[in-house]
Amino acid sequence: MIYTEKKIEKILRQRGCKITPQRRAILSAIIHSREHLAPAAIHKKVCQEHPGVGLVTVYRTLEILSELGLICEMHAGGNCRSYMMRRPSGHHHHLICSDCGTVIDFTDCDLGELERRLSKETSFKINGHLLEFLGQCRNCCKETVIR
Amino acid sequence: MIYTEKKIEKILRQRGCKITPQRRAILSAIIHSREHLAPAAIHKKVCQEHPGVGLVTVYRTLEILSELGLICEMHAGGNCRSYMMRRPSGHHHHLICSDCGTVIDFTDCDLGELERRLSKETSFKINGHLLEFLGQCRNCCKETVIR
DNA sequence: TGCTAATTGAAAATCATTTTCATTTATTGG
DNA sequence: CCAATAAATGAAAATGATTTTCAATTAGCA
Repeated sequence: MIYTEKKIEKILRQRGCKITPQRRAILSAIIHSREHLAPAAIHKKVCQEHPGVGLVTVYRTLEILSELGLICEMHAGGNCRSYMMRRPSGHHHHLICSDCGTVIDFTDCDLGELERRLSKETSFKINGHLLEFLGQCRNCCKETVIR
Repeated sequence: MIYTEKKIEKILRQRGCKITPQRRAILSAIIHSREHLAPAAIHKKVCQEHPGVGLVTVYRTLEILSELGLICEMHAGGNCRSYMMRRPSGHHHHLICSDCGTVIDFTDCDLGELERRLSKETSFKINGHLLEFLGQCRNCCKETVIR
């Protein structure tokens, strides 16, 4: 686990956010779960320890954490989204220009749901994945147009 | 384009569905678009040519098409899902067992939204992608446990 | 400690989606 | 071509998730 509660609180403070008991509780619930959780599920977890925390507050906190890139949001089947802590060291992916070879890294791939589904359908124990996008970078696009 | 209107209508008939003008219109709207479209967007498109078609009918038709695997559903940012024709020849991906080398193919990867975002953020023109999951197949899982 | 802007919870509002139900229609067999 | 009927339709209501509003509370700084 990369981000500790302390570190996250520091980041929140730097952004001008206040550290309230509600936010601590929400943060803790997310940090101590390895799964993607829907807002309602997070709310339920939080309420077990801290009854009275409003679902609205959960939504608001998730929005801030997501904005700061501390948690990642994913949209799965059904209607609702879910969130989990981002694991910075986890993995990253590439966007590669097939003309000039430029490589850009990105980290958020939102493949959790697909992974889970594949795992279920195939009985595979999935350890990781490789994802690469191929295309033309801005410069190479221009050149193609000009010619 | 792999599925023509005619082919799809045949598939629908085989499943016991009636071919109504509304369904034709909805199908046509999806077939002639290359983008992922949200139900509301599809409804709007349909209404340009065939005013009076209900949004409910759009939802119902999408459900059937999705069930039959003719269109693929994806969940993107915001609240809503979007759909586009499935392109069977488009691409497929692999799930690979890193112990015995077994490879399982799958086709639906739901990367459209990520692709669009990356493209926007990086000004890349994205042509394709490669996606591979790595793990252990059912058999190799068992062996690991036994040892 | 007191001030102030940020935060909170409740309720209402919004938005996407689903359900209900009475009416209409595509298809099938005569 | 016509009648029978199961499927499909649209309008309205219901549902469920998410967002907004607003008055009351509170964290964190001076």
